[in-house]
Amino acid sequence: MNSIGRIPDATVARLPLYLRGLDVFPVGGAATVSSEELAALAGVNAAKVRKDLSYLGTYGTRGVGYDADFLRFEISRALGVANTWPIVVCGMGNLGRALANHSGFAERGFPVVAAIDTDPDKIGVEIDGIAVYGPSALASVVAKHDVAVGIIATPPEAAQGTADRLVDAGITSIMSFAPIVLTVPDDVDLRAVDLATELQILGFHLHRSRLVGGADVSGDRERDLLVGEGPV
Amino acid sequence: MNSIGRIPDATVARLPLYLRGLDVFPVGGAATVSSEELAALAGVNAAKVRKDLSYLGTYGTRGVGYDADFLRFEISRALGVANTWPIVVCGMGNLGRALANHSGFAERGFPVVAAIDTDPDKIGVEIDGIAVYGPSALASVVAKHDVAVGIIATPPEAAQGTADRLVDAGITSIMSFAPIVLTVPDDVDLRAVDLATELQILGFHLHRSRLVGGADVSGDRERDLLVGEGPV
DNA sequence: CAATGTGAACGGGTTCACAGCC
DNA sequence: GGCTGTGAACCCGTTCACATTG
Repeated sequence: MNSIGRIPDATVARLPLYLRGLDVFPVGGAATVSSEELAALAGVNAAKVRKDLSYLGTYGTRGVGYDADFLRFEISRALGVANTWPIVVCGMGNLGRALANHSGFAERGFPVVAAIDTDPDKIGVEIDGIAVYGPSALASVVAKHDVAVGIIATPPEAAQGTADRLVDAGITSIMSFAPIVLTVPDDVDLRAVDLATELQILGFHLHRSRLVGGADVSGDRERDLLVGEGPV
Repeated sequence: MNSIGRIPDATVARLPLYLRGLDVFPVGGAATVSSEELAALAGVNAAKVRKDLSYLGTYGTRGVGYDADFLRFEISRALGVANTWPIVVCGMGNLGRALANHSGFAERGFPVVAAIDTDPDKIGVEIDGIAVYGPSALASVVAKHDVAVGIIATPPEAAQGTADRLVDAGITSIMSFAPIVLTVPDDVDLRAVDLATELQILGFHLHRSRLVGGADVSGDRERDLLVGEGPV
């Protein structure tokens, strides 16, 4: 019984997973789904599903479950996925090109409408159907295509400058893949994804589990460590 | 104090950020760094830095700070980055190719040693210097190169099958970019990154701020996440 | 004196368990 | 009977504040 309230960040982060899980039900199929089923589809547990959905409203039927179509509609509404948010990709290196072509973005309402790069050989041409502009064109590109989100896929050295330019152009949502800390104004929403960092977290567990066999994890049972040859 | 106990997951996830932040200090430079400085370099706050580092041991000097080199060494040791963990990339589409070429991986101790794809035109050739094999060769590739981590960058339909094959080949650390829930044995460490989901989280805030935006009451710039669009 | 190291307070998120309703 | 909706308990991580130490 909740029409207006605050949605916890942790819940917001899971809503897209629920929406994704609902993809298995055909639109208009009049299917019902229990919290247990949806939990499996989203990779969480049932209690979390019920709690999360309760923040949006009372959309289930006790003893039955949730109507898949209705739930999809309500989650979509909460997330605002009815809108499409045009993206500009900054930096057309390996990663930038892959992101610009990523079909999953457009499918979820985030079409890539333009790209930015500093390489004179790329500026003015189309790469995989995406027009590439120079940095100075950013503001006009944003205005022309009503860009809502900027993706930073530049080398680390160029990332802060790119962020600054995006902010100047009026962008308030940025997703960065650069492995450095970016500084942006408070009203700008910044999400940072560092792929190497993610791998290192995996590496921690890997490292720990390979030590098993020795007594404990007190730091002595290590193989020799190569100092000084460190990263970067 | 010093004896290493269990390190909280949240702390583990930040250790790579500290390591990354320490990159600004030249190796062997004998620099000292305060929790305040390191916090800025890693994008967190000072209390968190001190608490996190205290889980590793007492490596600082009161009134002075931390020795950058020593700290780098100790964090590296805790993370196990002295080792290198060879990677196999499964799925050489846009994203897979970008990941296979991502220089940041090798720099951080995760060299991509091979790739897997089902496309007969790709099997047997090298793409950007990475040898591409068919799925049936996975086990031998893993054994030959001592592969420790598998990256799944296949289409969603092929992701579960790929995960199964990686597990069969003895891989216990998997990073998946496929937008579905994968099922793996308990002893397998799985990290899922869904780029479209990340964007949708950004989209939520965008959507919220555009709804509330404009009708700005007093100077309070609070981010309230409101559900529903008000009365009717 | 300056900055670490750390108990203690705090707060958000997860889980429990059961009342409420179909 | 079955499943949702939700207060309450619980757990974990964050923040505070200060005693401690070079």
